[in-house]
Amino acid sequence: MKTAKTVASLKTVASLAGVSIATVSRVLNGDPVVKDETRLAVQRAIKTSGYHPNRVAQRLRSTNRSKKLIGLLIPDIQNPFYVDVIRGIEEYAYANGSAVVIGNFSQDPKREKLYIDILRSESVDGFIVAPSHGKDEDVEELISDGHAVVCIDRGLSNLNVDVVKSDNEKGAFNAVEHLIKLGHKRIAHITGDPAIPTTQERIAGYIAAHKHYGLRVDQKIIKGKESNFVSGVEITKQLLALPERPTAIFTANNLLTLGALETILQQGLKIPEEVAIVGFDDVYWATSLNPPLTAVRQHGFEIGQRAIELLYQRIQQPDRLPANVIVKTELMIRRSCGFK
Amino acid sequence: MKTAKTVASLKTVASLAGVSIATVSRVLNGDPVVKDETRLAVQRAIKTSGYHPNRVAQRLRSTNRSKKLIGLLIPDIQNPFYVDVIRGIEEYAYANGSAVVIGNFSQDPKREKLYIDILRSESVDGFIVAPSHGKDEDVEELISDGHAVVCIDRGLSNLNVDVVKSDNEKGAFNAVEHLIKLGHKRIAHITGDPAIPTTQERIAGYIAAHKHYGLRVDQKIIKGKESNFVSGVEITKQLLALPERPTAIFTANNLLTLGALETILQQGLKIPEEVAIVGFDDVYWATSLNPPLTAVRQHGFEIGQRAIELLYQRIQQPDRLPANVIVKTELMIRRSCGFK
DNA sequence: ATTAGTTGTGAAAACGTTTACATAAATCCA
DNA sequence: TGGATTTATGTAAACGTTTTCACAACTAAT
Repeated sequence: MKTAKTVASLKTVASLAGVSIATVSRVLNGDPVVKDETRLAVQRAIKTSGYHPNRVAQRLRSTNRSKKLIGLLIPDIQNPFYVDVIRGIEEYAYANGSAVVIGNFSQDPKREKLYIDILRSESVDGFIVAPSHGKDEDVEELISDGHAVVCIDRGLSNLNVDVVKSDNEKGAFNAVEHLIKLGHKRIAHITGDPAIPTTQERIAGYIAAHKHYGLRVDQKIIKGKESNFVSGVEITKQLLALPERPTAIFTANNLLTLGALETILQQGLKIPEEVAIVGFDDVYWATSLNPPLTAVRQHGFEIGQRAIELLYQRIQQPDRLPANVIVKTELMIRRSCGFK
Repeated sequence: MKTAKTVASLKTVASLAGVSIATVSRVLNGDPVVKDETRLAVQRAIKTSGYHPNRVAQRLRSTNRSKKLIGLLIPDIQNPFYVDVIRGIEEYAYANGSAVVIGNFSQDPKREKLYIDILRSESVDGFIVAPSHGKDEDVEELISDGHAVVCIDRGLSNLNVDVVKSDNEKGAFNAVEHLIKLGHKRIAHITGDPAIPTTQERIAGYIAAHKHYGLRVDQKIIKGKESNFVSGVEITKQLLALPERPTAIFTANNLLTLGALETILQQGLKIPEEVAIVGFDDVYWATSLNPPLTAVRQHGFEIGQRAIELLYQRIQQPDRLPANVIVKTELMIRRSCGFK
């Protein structure tokens, strides 16, 4: 009862059908050369033996890297944005019989490297990576070693590679524009980790909106250290303690938004009357917040889909020109910024 | 430039060090029998060749299933609870050089089956599964075929298997008790999908609390259909429309909580003065809600850790008695239920 | 009737490991 | 000194595939 059945292999099927393993393999791979009669016999044998191909052996043998295993390197699986991306990827993979190996490296380059090593030695057919920073040597090496790689969320500064990302600058612009049109003149920006390219792009959008509407940019209220909750809390405290308090805050990601939200509530300040807030990254619970949060929605699911589509293409034609896909963002206007 | 380097194999290293591949393999596996001198030579060759073991070949050859690849079947990766579980598993895997393949089957048994097939033919060394329902034949087959399996969140009704889960009944009891002690007499319960075992356990806790405090149980305000957002919205609407409106709602998971929250806010009802709410499943953004949400915290991270520990043990000793680990829950009292 | 071309199948190598077994060299004990 | 034992290494099979090559059995063409 507890003893593992030995699973059926090509050999099992072959002897059952009275043919060689080569023939069985041919049937499995739809080679038209086999006679109908033998094909039928083999198919019967496959059924009765309960044979399932061994993907490990296939991968070991085959140079014909056929999108069976995709490696995924995610900076932070707690971030709902990446969860959307994962879902997009996984949906496509499921439909194509691919499996996905996920490495969640928690923004830790050391961990990222270990996962790259593991995935590489698992002979994955391709990688989808959000590089930990713009100049990610491990990912660069991966590419120069000839692996199929698609970057999401962030590109690589000195390498031409397939990239799928949001239009961060435009997204930030829209958010700040919304605030400005609502009459806000003093708008703070809590940024993410300055080392991350997206952070820079969002800052650029923030500044562009100010310039476009002839508003002065005050560098003192553009602050940020890390892209996490505590950083959001800290900076918000500093901002709210300012003599000339901002009337609105634009936060650069959902963790920062959360930190800001909690701090504002703790200080008993009313949203949006006393402080308005708009966040980058929409989240599925934004509508259940009180008040519902106005936010820049990134289409994570679509980003994931584009990424794996590109990856499939790159696997098939390794020499095609790298594509740069920019996915639009969408400003979800709810009630945290006040009404005209 | 674009051509893939051929990667170093045992053979490369062997010829570089002037030994046989067997010796290289022995060095890699720490076999004490090799002479120090050769060991050094081999290690040097490994360095200079940039050799990395090929896990695919290892897995194909080795019967000594050494926890190198773990298959993970998750019902819903959007649910933060499972994300915590994944993190717990992944943390441990990372520390032990294991990789994790994730299949997110979105509560779809068909999809679950496909992933089981894939993972199986990837020869994963063990499975961690949250079965889609209590009588999950695919998982049962997996076990009876001799695979190492640990269940999380839900057990299997007619099979003895390692299980790690929360103390759902106690958790629900505590939540409802909290409400009762605050003076609530009419407490509704929005349940999850009745087919899922956890749903039943949480209902049991709800009823137990009522009995324990001598409160009448009104079956009409124990309702639920599915474990998702829309179901939460629907049932909340029905509940709030009742002539004798409940003063408090106990929701059975975080998606339902969200649906309830949004509905309550839309109807302009004050929390907790007009309706109190306590949810099963704490989420990291619960403190940023307005008011902060009182919730039953499941220790997802720990559940994940226990699960993979058990799995490692089972891989090593397939015949050990199955363990049943119940992880305590914790009631996070915040402000959504009112004050004494 | 011989040759040339088709068609279907099998034998065997290869992928990169691990490991049982064989063997050569070195050491031991009588 | 010679057989037995130990020590270090190499040889080769095996895991389950894919794929090249060879070959047998037909069919078609001369």
